[in-house]
Amino acid sequence: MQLKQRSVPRPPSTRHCLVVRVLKSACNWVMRRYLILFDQNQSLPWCWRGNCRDGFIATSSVRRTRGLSIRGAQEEDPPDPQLMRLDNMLLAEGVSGPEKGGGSAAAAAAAAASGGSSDNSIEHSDYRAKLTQIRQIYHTELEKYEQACNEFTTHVMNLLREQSRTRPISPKEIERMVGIIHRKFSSIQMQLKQSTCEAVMILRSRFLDARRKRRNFSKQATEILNEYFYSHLSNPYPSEEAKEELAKKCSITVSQVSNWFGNKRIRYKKNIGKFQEEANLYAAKTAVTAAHAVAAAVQNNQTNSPTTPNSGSSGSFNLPNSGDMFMNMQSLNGDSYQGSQVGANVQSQVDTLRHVINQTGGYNDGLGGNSLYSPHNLNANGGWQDATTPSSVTSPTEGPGSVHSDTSN
DNA sequence: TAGCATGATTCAGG
DNA sequence: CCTGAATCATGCTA
Repeated sequence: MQLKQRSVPRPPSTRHCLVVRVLKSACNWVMRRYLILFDQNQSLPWCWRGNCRDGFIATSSVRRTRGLSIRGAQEEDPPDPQLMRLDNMLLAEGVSGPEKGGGSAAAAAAAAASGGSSDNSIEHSDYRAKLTQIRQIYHTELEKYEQACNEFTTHVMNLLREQSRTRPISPKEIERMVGIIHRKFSSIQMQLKQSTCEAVMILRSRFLDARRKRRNFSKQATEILNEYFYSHLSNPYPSEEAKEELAKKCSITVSQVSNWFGNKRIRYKKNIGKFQEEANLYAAKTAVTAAHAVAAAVQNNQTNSPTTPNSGSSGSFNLPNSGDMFMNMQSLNGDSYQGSQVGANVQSQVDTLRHVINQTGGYNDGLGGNSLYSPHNLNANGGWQDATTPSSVTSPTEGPGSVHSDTSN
């Protein structure tokens, strides 16, 4: 009899432990997936580095797992307030329940935190994308756990049925076993929910803390800003309109444009020598642009109506029509822009181009001399000279929607 | 990983 | 309120 009893499959409780171990590792695997999700495109924010990041798995998750392997089945009360909190949060964040299209409170908060303007749509969509990924992982894992729970229950039921041939097993016992299994799985599901909540919280904190999410602007954006800066070197203070235009072109916020110009002015002033090369680079670039514009304008002038005020293809600040260089041009060719708008435009662009070519041809390296963007714009005090004759006033080439150097200073 | 680059923030001054 | 200056925090690269 005893021998026969020993040949009976291992008691369900031992099997439970085995399954729980497997599921424990599954839980950690889920956590790792969340970590990968955060680490995919960029490194983790500072608060995630070091201990915090390790702690994510090493402390909370494992500690909880340890607890449930022994006590979970007996001590858990069905209406768990913790579980309810988790469910509510997941629902509020749009992770569980019907998909909200990312319109969670967190997304709104993220939008509000970064200025509330619409120009953070990139970050917003990024947030939504991450949230969707979390949602997907959550649902996949939840489904897996439910499936595993059902399979395991069926398996245990079969085992008990087999056992019932050798010993009497009451329906109550079967019910109890099923209850234990379900409680085990639900506690594991709770871990999944907790992990998901933590992932959402991390995501929120990342998007709410603007300072920690610094990212370099795109190359194109930097080029646009630099072009403006160097073509307005005598007065690199863009007006609100100009800032808005630049912000739009660069896909950044107006305050980011302001920051950029603030930093640029200071860093330029601090180390003019270092920026000389960059300045000349943009001068050459501007010259090429001007050449193309001149060619286009000449052609346009020949073929089209002469009443079209044209200062460039899209953004007037790309052309040297309102900047430093152009102001110099006008001082040299003070009366050259008399006449029609187009005539003036073409004339000034031709002059600009001529000037640029002359300058680049006779480029004199170093700080002094007559390099194209020599620091002559800075006055003796180290500040920019007053824009008493702002380009917007002197420039005949600017169209109505032109972005031009501001007059605010 | 150190050092530099760069975007953001803070604070004082006008 | 805007700006310059200093500083912080993060990104990038050798």
